[in-house]
Amino acid sequence: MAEPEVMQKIVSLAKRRGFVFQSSEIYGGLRSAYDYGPLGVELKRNIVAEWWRAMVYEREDIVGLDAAIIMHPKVWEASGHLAGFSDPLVDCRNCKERFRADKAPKVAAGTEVSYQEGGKKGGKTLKGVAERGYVCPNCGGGDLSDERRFNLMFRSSIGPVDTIEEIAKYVETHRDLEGGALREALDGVIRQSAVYLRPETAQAMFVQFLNVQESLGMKVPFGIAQTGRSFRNEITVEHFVFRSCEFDQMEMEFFCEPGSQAEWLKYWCEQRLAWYQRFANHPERLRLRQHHPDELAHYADDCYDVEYEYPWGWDELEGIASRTDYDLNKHAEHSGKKLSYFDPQKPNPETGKPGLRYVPYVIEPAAGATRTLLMLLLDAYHEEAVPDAKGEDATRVVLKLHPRLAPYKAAVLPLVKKDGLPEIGHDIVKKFLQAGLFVSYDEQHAIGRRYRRHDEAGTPYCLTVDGQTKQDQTVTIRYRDDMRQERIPIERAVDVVREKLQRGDR
RNA sequence: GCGGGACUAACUCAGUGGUAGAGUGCAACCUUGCCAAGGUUGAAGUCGCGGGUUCAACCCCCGUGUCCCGCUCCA
Repeated sequence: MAEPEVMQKIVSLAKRRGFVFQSSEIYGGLRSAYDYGPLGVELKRNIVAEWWRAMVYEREDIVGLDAAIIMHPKVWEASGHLAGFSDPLVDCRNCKERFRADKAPKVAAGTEVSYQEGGKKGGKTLKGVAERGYVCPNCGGGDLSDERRFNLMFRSSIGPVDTIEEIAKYVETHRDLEGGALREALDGVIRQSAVYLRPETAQAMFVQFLNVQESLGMKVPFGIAQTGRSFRNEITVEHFVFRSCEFDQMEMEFFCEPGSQAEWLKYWCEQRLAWYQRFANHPERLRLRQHHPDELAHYADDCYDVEYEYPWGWDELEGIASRTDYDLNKHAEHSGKKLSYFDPQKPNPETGKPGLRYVPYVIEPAAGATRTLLMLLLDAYHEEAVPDAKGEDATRVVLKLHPRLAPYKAAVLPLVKKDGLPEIGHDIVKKFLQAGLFVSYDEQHAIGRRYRRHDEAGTPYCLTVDGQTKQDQTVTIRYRDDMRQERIPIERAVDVVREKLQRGDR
C-alpha cells in the first residue's frame, strides 16, 4: 500500500492504539509537536536500544556520550548555527555556503562574475551576475538566495534574572537608539545570558572529543555515539512526525585518519543500510543515495543518505556525511584548544621518525529516531483479507514490527474469564515481567478480538491459557504474522519467547 | 512563507438555519467460548477555538488553531 491514505491510517492507528498523540491536544494542539503514548514510548526506546546495541555494545571501537542539551553558546558560534540570529544570512545556491550578507565581498551590482561549479577546484566554470552588490565569500558566485534572518535554534536564557528586565533597563538608558542600531544593541543584551537548545547532538561529540579519547585511551579510528533530543525551528513541518521541531537523534561521529575517509564512508553506508533492512519487512524500500556534488555542504567531501520510499516518495532517513576535519578545526579555532590526535606508531612522513600528529577526519552517520519510528510503522502496516468466524470477508490490520522492536513482547490471554484461567494467566505475566520482558495481560472480550487487537499493536506472540492448560501445564503460542499456533509448556514460555526475540522469529 | 482542502463521540463518517446521528470501539452482565461471535444494558460530543449576522448558527460571515495536499524552503 503506497497511497497517501496509508498515512491517515497510520495517524489514526497511532492514536487509537496509544503510539502517538498530537501534543497538547485538548488545547487545540501545538504545531508539529507530538507525544509518544504507552506503546509509542516502548517502540521508540526499543529502536534507540537496538541502535545503541549495534553501534556501541556489539563493537569495541565506539563509546557513548550523553551530553547536556544546553551547551556553551560558543559551541554554536563555532559550528555556524548561531550566525543567523542577528544577521541577515544568504545561502549560496552554487556551493551551499551560508554567509552574512554584510561580511560578503563587495562588488558593484551588475558586475559579471565567474566561479567554479560547486565551489570546488576543477569544477566547471560558471558565469553569473552579482545582482545584489556582493558575491559568495566561498566560491565567488552570484547565484544567491534572499537575505533572511534564520532562527533555526530555540533561544532561551540562563540565570535567575529575566532578560526582559535587562532589556527594559537598556532601552530606558538609551532612548536615542532606534532601528538597526537598537536591534543590534538589544541583541547584545540578550546574548549576555542567551543559551540555545541544541539543534543536533553532534557538536557535543566534537567538543568532548579529547576528553573521550584520553579518558578511555581510544585509538583512532574510533567513534563516539550519542542519542537524544534536538530542537529546530523548521521552516516547514510536514508528514506527521517526519519533520518536527523537537525530535530524537541517534548520531555517531567516527574519527579516522585523513585519507581513509572514503573507505570508512563506504563501510558505514553498508552498515547503516543493513541495520534498517534487518528490521524491515520491505528492504527494497530502503536505499542509499549519494549526494550530487552541488548538494554537498562545503565542509563535506562526500555524503550519502539512507532513504526510504515513503508514501510521498523517496526521502531521507539518515545522512552519512564525510565531514573532513572541519568540525574539529572550527572548535580548535574558537576554543584555542588543540583538537588533534597523536599516533606514536605512525611515522611522520616529513621526518621519517615515528610519531604523527593530525586532526582526524570524521564520518557521521546521523539518524532520526522519530523518523525511524515513522518508517517502521509504515513498513509494518499490513491489511490482509481474512475470512472471519462466519466465513465472511474481513480485513485484518496487523503491524508486522520486528519482535525486538514491538512494544509488547507477548500478550497473555485466558480463553475465558473464569475457571481459574485468569489466575494462571497472571502467574505467567509475572514470570515475564520478572524476566524483564514487557507483556500485556488481556481478558476483555472474545479471544478473536484480543488476537486482532494485539495484531494492531504489533504484539508478535500471544499466549493463550485454555482448559487443557490446567491438565498438562501447556499454553498455545499464536504467531502474529501468520496466525499459526503451537502448544508449549508454561515452564518454558519465557525461554521460548526470549529465544525467538533473540533470533527475530516471526 | 504562498495557495487549496479538512476539522461533528475514542476511531471512521453522515447530517439539517429550528431538541445532535450511524457503524466500529469502549464499559457491565449473560451464553463453558481459539481468530473483530451472539444477546441485554450503558457511558460518551458546549459539532477545533473566538467573534459576528440572526428570533434562532454544527450549518452563513470574519478571525484564529491544528492537520493534510501542492509549491517554496530546509543541518
